[in-house]
Amino acid sequence: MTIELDIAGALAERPGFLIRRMHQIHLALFAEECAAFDITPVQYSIMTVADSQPGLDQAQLAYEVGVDRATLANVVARLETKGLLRRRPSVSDKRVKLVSLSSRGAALLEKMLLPVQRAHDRTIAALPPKDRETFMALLMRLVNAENDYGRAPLKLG
Amino acid sequence: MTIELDIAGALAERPGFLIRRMHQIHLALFAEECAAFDITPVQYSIMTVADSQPGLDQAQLAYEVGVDRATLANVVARLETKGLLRRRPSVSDKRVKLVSLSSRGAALLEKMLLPVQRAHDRTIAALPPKDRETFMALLMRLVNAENDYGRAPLKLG
DNA sequence: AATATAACGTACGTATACTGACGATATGAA
DNA sequence: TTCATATCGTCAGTATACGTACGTTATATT
Repeated sequence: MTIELDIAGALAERPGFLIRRMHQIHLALFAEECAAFDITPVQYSIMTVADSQPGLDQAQLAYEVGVDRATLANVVARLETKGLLRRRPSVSDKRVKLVSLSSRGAALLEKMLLPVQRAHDRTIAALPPKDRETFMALLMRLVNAENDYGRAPLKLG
Repeated sequence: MTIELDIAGALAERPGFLIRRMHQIHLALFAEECAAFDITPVQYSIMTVADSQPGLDQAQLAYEVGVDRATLANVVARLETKGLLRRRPSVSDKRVKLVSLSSRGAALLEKMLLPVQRAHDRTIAALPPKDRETFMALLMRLVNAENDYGRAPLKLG
């Protein structure tokens, strides 16, 4: 007689599957809270970094936000078209473009503060407060430990 | 004197940001482990469900995998082109196409079993075993609680 | 039986996300 | 100074991911 082993595990018990679903859930919550602004989480993240660290070039900005250069250039171009960001060439290095937030971008950032906060809160709201802290601590630990994965290689080899 | 409050929190302390990074990390680990097969996590998930529940239509399959109908149709079309899946029209309902795994698909699924397992294991490997269980339990709880978000509405309104 | 409603698959548009390649520019070592 | 190497921004290609809309087909209501 044979015992049927579920070696791979059910879909809903795999870390990767659950993380993808969580990502989708957060995107939906963010979209719901920020529907009035037509801004995505990544766009908001870029604007945040452009605000706190004005004048970064695109590669540095990509590293801070955690996307590759090509993706960042796409998103930044969209935000520039909307008048929320500005790009200007560097004088000391003709390769780079320095990114900074426009006044319209800064104003939008302020208006979005609370909705964004709500989206993040709702993402983990189903857990009791104590478990939320635990979850966030573990999440930070994981991301910090494997931070080099899933990001465009900054150094070519 | 003023105390500067970091109201929104640093990027790396927001659930949504960390979840997006975790997703990227898992995608990278999966790609690394499964480089020989040219299959993505979502493609693998679809093949898994097509294997365990053969003959589902695309909408049901989309629900099981956790993507919307349009996305699923895209991925399934690619897998069909590769000869890993088959679609056949239903006789009882002319609207639907029933999806099932081909023998080549089943064989590939077997070959990928261990690499996929490794990718999932590595995704949470940075945590000590006890914390892994905690993390997975909290993750499952969150996804189950908000499972209706981030998925194409199955019922039109 | 006629009609409204709903579900299926699909197409289009948009956004993230990454790889690989490219020309332009900077910087290191010979 | 020359030359190899590295980095910057960009482009092309591919893959998820979703909203919306559409025609086709089922089902429920009247």
